[in-house]
Amino acid sequence: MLTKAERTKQFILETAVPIYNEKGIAGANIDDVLEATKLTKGCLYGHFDGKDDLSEQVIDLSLKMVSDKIRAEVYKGKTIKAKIFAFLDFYKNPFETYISGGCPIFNTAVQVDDNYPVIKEKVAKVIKIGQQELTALLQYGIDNDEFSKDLDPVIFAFKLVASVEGGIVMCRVMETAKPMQGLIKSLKMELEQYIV
Amino acid sequence: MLTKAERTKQFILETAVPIYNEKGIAGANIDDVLEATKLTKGCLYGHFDGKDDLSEQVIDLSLKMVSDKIRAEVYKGKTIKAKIFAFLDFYKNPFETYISGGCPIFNTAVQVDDNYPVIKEKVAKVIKIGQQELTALLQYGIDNDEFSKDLDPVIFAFKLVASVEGGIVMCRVMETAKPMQGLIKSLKMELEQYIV
DNA sequence: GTACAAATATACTAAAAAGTATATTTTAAC
DNA sequence: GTTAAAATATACTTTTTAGTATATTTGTAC
Repeated sequence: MLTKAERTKQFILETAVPIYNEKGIAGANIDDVLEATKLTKGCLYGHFDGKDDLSEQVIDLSLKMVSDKIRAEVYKGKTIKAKIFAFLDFYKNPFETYISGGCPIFNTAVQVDDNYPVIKEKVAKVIKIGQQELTALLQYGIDNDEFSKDLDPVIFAFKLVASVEGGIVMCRVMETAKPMQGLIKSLKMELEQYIV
Repeated sequence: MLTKAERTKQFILETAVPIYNEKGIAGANIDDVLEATKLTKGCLYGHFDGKDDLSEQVIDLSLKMVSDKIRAEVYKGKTIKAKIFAFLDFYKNPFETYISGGCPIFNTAVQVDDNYPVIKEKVAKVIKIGQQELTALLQYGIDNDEFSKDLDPVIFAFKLVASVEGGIVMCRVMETAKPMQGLIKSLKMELEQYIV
C-alpha cells in the first residue's frame, strides 16, 4: 500500500497535469496547483524541490499517461491496419482530449525549444519511441503481406503523427472538429491504398 | 515618412517577435524586451498600455510576417502544383525558420487554448484564411483540369498544413530535419497522384 | 494510548515581474 | 535658434510568484 506521502504526491501530480497542459509550463504556477489541490505550500514543498522539479514530474506523468493510453488503444486492434486505425481514432475528438487542453506531447514540444532542456529531452524520447513503435508496426504489416512493399514505414509513421497532432492544434484553435474527421478519413484511405 | 515614435514602436515589436516566438506569451517578459532593445520602461510604456497590449501587437506582427512570407513564396509558383510545392518547401528547414523558434502561427495556437481569447481569435482567423486560400488554389487547379476531380480540396488543404506544421514541431524537438524531407516528398507524391 | 516521526499548515521572506510618477532629453514646427 | 510637445530615461511602487522557517497536526510503530 502507498504511504500517505506517496498518495499526496501522486494527487498533486495528477491534479497538476491538466493545469500544466492547459496553461503551459511558464503559465502554470504553484498557486494554481495549491488552489486546485486545496493543499498548502508547506505540503507541496515537502514533496518537491521547487517549481522546476514539480514541472518536470508533472510533464513526466502527462507524457506517460497519454503514451500508455495510446498504446492501450492501439493494442486493441487485431490487424496492423486496425491498430493504425485505432491510433487515428484516438485523435478523433480535438476538444475532449484524454488530458484536458490537447495533446501534452505536442503542447510540451512547442514550449521547450530553447528553455527547459531536460524536459525537451524527455519529450524527444517519447516522440522517438512512438515513431519507432509505429514504424515497427507498419514494417510488420509489410513483412506479413498485409501492406505492399511500396509503403515507406518511416515516412508514413511520421506523416501519421505529424498530421493528427497538427490537426488537433488547428481544430482546437478554430473551434471546429470537422476537419479532423476528413483528415483521419484521408489518412485511412492513404493506408488502404497499400493494402495487398 | 515614419515619425520617431512610430519607428521606435516598430523596432520594439520587431525585436520582440523572436523573443515571444521562442519563449511564448507567458514566458516572455517585459525585461527581456527591454534588454534586447536597450530601451527603458518609460519608453516602452509610452508605446504600449501594458504587457497584454504588447503581447497582442507582437503576435499580430508575427502572424502577419509569416503569412505574408508564405503568400510571397506561393505566389512565385506558375502552376498550382508549383504553388503547392512552394508552400511545402517553405517548411523544408525546421531549424532556420523564418522567425526564430518555429512557426509563430502554431506556436501561438497551442498557447491560447483557454487563456488569451483575443489572441486565439486572431490565430484562428489566420489559419482559417490560410485554409480558404489553399482550398481555393486547389479548387482552381481542379476547375482548370490541372488536378483530378477526385481531389478533395478542403481535406487536402487541411492535411497539408496540419502535417507540415506538426512535422516542424516534431523535428525541432527531436533535433533532426530528416523526417521533414520525407514528409514533404510524400505530400508532393500524394498531390501528383491527382495530376491529370 | 503514548511517543516519535512524517506530513501538513501557517505565516512569513525573497525574488521577479509589472507598472507608474516624474525628470530629462529629443524632435520638429515656427 | 527657440519653444512646446513628444519621446525617452530614471527611479521608484505595486503586484505577483517562488521559496522558507517554524508550528501544528496526523499517522503509525511500539
